[in-house]
Amino acid sequence: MDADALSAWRALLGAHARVIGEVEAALRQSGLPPLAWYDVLWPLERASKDGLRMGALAAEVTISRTGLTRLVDRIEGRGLLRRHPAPEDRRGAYVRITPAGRAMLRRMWPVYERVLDESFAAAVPDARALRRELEPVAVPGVRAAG
Amino acid sequence: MDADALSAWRALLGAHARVIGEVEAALRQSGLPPLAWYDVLWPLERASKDGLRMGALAAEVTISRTGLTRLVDRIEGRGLLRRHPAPEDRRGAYVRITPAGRAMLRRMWPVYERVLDESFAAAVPDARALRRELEPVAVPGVRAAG
DNA sequence: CAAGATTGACCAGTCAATCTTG
DNA sequence: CAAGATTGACTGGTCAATCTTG
Repeated sequence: MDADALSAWRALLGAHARVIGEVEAALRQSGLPPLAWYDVLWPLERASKDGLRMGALAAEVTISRTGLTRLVDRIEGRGLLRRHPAPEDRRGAYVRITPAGRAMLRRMWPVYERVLDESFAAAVPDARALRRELEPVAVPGVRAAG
Repeated sequence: MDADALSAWRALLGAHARVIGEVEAALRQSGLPPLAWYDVLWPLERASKDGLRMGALAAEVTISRTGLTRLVDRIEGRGLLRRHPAPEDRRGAYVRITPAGRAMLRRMWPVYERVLDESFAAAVPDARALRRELEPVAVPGVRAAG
């Protein structure tokens, strides 16, 4: 473990904690749900009309399968998504975003975006370079060019 | 919000989730405590003989003051640190690492380091560049050069 | 018996209120 | 009355076990 890599890792931890903290605070101040709700609703918005199976949704969200069940329970309770029985496999269900869910996304995004602009984008010298550095870490199996 | 910055942010989220997930899994597989314990013990190891006040420790750890109280409770219960009443201010206490705590740090670090090497350092093309990109985000008040 | 998803028991964190001392 | 720290009530997450269907 060389010192540069360790310093970079510490910087990543610090950057993540700071930006996430500010995003959550901004959402709360605006009377909006936490970021996890956005993370669930956004893949549903981009999915086909049928929606997504719980398993597919879990793959998009950094949460356990169990945790996703509870999270979807809460979001469904607010009417922002609905479960629909899967016609071809009666073990599971599809999750679909509702019009109210789409409206919530449209309310959350400006708040999220504003924090990203001010706390993240404004502080990063070269976002394209940052992306090049981090994507190989985010995507398993990819290794840096030798 | 330009597309590059958003992509970089997504890459940061993905990299963080992946590496943290692997670190926690490796620690658990080795029968060791979670990373949060390391985050508490390490500043104590670097502190003076007196240790650190709860407030100073909270500033080092990304957790609320309340959460730190409970976390320190648990770690103290395992004998890895101890609270000592502050002689000059009887409202609070100093927290000091114990020899068992130092031993635990020495057991945790190789596991932590191995994951950082394999999942983070090996995938980052240029750690020094990554650090330069992220430090302004991690440290509030610093802005990118115009 | 394996896979999708949920439920139960439990662990860890937050906010608001409290206790103690400066 | 302000500040350091803790406690109580609650929210949100995980693991192990369960239920249902393929």
